[in-house]
Amino acid sequence: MKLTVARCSVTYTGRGDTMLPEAVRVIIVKSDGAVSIHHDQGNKPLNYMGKDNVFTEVEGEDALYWNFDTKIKSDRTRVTENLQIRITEVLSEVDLPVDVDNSALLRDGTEHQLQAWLAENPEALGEGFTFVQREYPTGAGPVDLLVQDANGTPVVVEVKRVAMLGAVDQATRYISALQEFEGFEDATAIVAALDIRPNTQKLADKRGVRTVTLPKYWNKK
Amino acid sequence: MKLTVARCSVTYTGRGDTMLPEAVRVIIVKSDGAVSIHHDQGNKPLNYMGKDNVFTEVEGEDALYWNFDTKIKSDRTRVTENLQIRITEVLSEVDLPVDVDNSALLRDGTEHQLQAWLAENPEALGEGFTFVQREYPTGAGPVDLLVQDANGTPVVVEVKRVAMLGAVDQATRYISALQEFEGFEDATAIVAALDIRPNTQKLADKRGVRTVTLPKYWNKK
DNA sequence: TGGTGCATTTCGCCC
DNA sequence: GGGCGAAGTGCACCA
Repeated sequence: MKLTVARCSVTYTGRGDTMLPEAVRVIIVKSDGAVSIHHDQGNKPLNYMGKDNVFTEVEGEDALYWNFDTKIKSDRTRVTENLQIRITEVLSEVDLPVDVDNSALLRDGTEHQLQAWLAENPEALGEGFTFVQREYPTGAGPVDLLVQDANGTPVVVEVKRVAMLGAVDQATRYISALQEFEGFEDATAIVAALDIRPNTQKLADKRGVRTVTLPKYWNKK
Repeated sequence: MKLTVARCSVTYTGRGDTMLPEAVRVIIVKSDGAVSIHHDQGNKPLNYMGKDNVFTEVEGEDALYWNFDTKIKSDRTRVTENLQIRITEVLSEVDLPVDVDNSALLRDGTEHQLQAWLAENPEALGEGFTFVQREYPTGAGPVDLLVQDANGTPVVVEVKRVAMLGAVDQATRYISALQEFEGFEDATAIVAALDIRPNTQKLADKRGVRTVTLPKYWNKK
């Protein structure tokens, strides 16, 4: 991986167009070709480019030009992109072998885990609730979780970490799709999330979608 | 900004939990406190933490421990986070002053630009279409664009760069909200985007929402 | 390989 | 400052 601290200006054209005036920035070029340009604030790069690009270096009069161009692929749907870095002064350059983390990093506390936990603990949704299936197909996308209430009525559960308006839309969409099938005429929906936004609550009320706020420390013990 | 190449293992607990085994990685610590840990692939960091954290360094037996803990804020809604980096070997360390880009980078080709262009060129939506208003409020969120068709019927336009299922949901939501008002009983909706996904098209057809695929080079000329 | 939806999303805008 | 939605989204999963 090559880490360069340099005074540079940057232009990007492609999916959008951006221009950065001259300043001291950090340029990271990884061995898979991915490039990102950072300033001294925040975690997101100012500019970047994915791994599928062709690198060319041009030595100009009083500056060095690094060009990154998207490969022309047989797939012609893709937009052509160009990232050009004009380097006027290199303050530091380090090129060292850095490992690649092949093993996916262990992750926990994601929506998927929430879903798994709810599958094991359906009573958190209400008394008498029982698990039916995860990722139940509807024709309008898979339902996160399908359960039954105490009366045996099917209940669609949309699980989110943070529920916004779209979560209610999803729940509504699944219900409409399911109600066309036999045995699902009375199906209802629940949006279950750690955090349900006020407007989302309002919309859910209006649509007759129930909401369940999950406990913050749902998985700690 | 401090750039460190080091052999290290990493644990993070907070919004989720992750663990990274020992390997050579790059650690970036910016002057605002933001930390990110990179491996030699892709643009996204493996682990990271925002700027509001407290840094402590502990020298252990055969390793150096860098701890980043979220500040305890008066705002108690926030989750406590901890990022711990166990460093067993430092291969390179650079600490140089890097600038901050205060001026927002010029951006183009965004949804907002598309919206502005459509406001100027409503005929791109269909013959006889005329502009009424941008960001028209509905009570279920603002409509990107409100236009009239050749008959003077109001048409809600949801503008997207890439339209997925949610775009149709939004359009439907706006229409329902608007139809309660006088003069909007016959209101219809259009999803306008550079790219409309197949399933999205299907859902739009089913809901009676029209779609318009915008030309790829809408702004070039 | 393309479609679909999550993300420790982050970021910016508007109320 | 909180809520809400876009992102040059990236990324992983699944068909």
